[in-house]
Amino acid sequence: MDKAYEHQQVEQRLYAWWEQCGLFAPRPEAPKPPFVIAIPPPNVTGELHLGHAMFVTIEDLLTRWRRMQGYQTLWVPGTDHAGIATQTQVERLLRSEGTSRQAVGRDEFLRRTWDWKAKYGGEITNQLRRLGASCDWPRERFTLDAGLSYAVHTAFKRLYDDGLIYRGTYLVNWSPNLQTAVSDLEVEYEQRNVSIWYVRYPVLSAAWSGPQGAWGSGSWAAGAETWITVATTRPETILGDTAVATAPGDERFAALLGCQAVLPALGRTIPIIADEYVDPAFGSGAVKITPAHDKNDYEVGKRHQLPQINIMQKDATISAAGGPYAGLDRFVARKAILADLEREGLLVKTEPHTMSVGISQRGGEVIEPLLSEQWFVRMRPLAELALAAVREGRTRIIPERFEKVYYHWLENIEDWCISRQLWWGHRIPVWYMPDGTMVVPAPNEAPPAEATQDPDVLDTWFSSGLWPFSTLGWPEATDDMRRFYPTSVMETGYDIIFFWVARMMMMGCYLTDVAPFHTIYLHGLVRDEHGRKMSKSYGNVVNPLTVMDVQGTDALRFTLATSGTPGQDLNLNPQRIEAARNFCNKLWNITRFVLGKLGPERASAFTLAPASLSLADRWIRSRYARLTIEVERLMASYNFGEAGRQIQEFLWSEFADWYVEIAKVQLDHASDPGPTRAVLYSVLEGALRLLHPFMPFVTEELWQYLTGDSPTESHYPAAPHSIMLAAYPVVSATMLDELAERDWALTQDLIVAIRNARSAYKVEAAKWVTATVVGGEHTALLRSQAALIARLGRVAADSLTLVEHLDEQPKQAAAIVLGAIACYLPLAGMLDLEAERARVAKELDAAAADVARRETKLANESFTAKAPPAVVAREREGLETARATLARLRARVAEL
RNA sequence: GGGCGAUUAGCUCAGUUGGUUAGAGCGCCACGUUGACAUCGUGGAGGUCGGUGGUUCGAGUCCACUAUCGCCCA
Repeated sequence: MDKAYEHQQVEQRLYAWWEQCGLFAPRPEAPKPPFVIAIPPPNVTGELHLGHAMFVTIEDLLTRWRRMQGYQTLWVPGTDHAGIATQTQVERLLRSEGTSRQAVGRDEFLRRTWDWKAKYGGEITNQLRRLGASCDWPRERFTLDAGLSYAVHTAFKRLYDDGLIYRGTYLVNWSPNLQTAVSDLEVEYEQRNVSIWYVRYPVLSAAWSGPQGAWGSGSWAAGAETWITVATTRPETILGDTAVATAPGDERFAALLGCQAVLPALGRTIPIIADEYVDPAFGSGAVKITPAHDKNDYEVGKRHQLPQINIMQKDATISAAGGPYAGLDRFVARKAILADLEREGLLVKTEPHTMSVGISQRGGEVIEPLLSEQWFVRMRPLAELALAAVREGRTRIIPERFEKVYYHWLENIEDWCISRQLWWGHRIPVWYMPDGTMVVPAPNEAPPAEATQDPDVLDTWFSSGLWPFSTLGWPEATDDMRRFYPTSVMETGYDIIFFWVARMMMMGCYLTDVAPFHTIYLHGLVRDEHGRKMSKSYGNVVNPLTVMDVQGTDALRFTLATSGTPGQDLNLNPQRIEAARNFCNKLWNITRFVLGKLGPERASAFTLAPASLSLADRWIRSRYARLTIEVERLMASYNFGEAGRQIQEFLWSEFADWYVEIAKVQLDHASDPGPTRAVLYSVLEGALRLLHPFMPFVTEELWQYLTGDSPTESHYPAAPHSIMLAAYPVVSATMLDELAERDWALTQDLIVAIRNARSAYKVEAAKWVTATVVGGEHTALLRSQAALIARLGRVAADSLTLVEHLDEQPKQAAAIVLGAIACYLPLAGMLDLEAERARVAKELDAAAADVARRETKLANESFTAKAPPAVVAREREGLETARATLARLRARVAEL
């Protein structure tokens, strides 16, 4: 074995071997039921980032853990076609070639996109492999595969036939850059400082029958006597106004109700109406109503049967309905209109204003509410099913607090616009006859020859919503559907709880009559070490591949798994990754040591005879048992981070720091090395298994070294010899040895106290000292541990005296007091009596305070009466020890 | 406007159902002996758990209010 762990020589080799041996596939001989995870499919042409590394770590951890426990595990991998993102990339490519998707046409565009996917699509799966993902590659799926497309068509058809999908002309969120409708979820809102313009519209009256001068002449409104002033942040939409509204009962405008205002620029007359929607305190108290370009106005318009005039085209330029401004971009038109309003004396004033502006999640441009014909899913009935599944506990969300978020969204859900004016995606399975009749054939039916298909595609999330079952073969009743559906855990980031999780719940409950998973585990977002979002503009993006190249996959995985708590955002500190890398090296060297001590025999040679075990042997075995029980509890409650931290703590601070040192002593002294070897082997071997789901590579490599080809405990006896298929450790509470833990703790305390005193007196590290220990009631115990106390405390073996009682205390000695135990280190010549006095006095103060605090507590009757007896007993015991310490220290002070 | 989360040692974070003197890693200080490991070892310094009030024998942990930061929804 090398002197240090070199992950480069291990990871890819082991992964290839695992895959070759078919260890990722579900094993029919597994004794426990299936455990299934559907991967959150990454964008097929995207890049792996730390968010991916996070989900891979947790899902692989779950899968490996359950597999070792004997569950029939299946982790289904796959990728998503990511309509908008991918199409945007290919369009950019075409642009760089001096062409466009419109120029090359739909068929050619799709061909180019498939090429693009072929070129970059393998990247993600390679990266998943690098992360150690134990998913079943032969079952890999892509959302645009034939099978999944069939599922999409089937789902559409069923929802359509059931009246849950409809087409209609509604106000939708329009992305002018992407030239497509997007759903409500794809719009983000941003507070922006804008202007609000007050514009007065002339009102027709007996004295004024309408504009005389041309628009822009400066005399358009000449002669008008009555005005109504509106306030707007989007003056260009004036062109689409079909009314002016005021609040009912607003005295200021009572006289104008029912009058006709004249729309600037276009000269159209529009009614002045009253509607509850208007807030009389806002702006001028009167609001222009543009039903085709504002959500609220749309509702007002419907209530008053106002016409809807669309003044904007799909590229956000003004349409013919905009008269003189036709053809101008929306923001250019805004400026032009403002200039003209000014010229005509209609611009009353401008004020700064803060409002939230809808921004395209993808392109960042301002979203336009636009009236257009789109396809929608009626969400209410679906949401009811998804709500019930969680309310009734058929699906559980972890952490629980996200249930509230889930409920709130589903309870207030609006219909989902699913059509996208894109080419890359599932084309809407609807055909139109020449007379306009719609035909929605079943996926296995051919549409009529003379019909033409709807040009739009479905929102990518529509197919993602089917993912847990479409990947298993739905709608066919496949073996996989029967064996593996519903799946077990849906693990993903909380940021896509609406986009994805809720939609899978709705689709799953409706289409398969069962919730698609029993548990939703949501992890937090990965941020940089100062809590900033990873972003290219900050320059704080960490490439997981680079981390894995430098520090190793296990280091990255362990860090991601143990740095935080469920559902909480994680500030990833690079130093922690380094620490995890060091941990790998520590494991490597622990194993190297153990192997060196084992000799040629392996597991088969070791049988543990309890009677032959030393106190320390019993201690470490009990600690291991405690750890195993604790890890089981933590993993089962999804506290992976804490489980991982405890395994590390055990291996480093107990097994390496103490037991390995103990083993050296035992192997030097004992006539039979057997028990020590057996304990070294069994505890390390078990701990590697506990750790495997967190650090798959280093544990496998070491486990192979350690076990050789010895038979090991496994639920899959016929399978290849791999830690992946070894049994996850299980121990019974009878393995706990409380007495050994207590006795060893006492011994350990003494050793630490001796080391501490050595350090305090600046005893050279190389120097072996002399010590006299007064053991009192613990004398027998300490005598039995003399060899360890001597070696680990660096007391010369023949200079360690252990007595039960000492009449006269050594003077020229440093005194250590631990309850009833005292230890004297004669440090002739080194001892500064003055300093020793000060040190003892300080300890005495602390001991006195301790005694006082405990006495007060125990004197409190409500404490002794109400606290659990165990707590009171512990307090009494503590008091006893503290009193003993105090007494000894007092005696010591007197001597000095 | 509604909701959620965070606030613990210089930094990044743990702290299970309230129970001894609040932990880890990194960083810092001192010393380095032991052929598993300097990607290390031994010892040490350092926080009263954002604030106020409450419940309780007992609060970092539960409750109320409050401050700051962040996120989600409208």
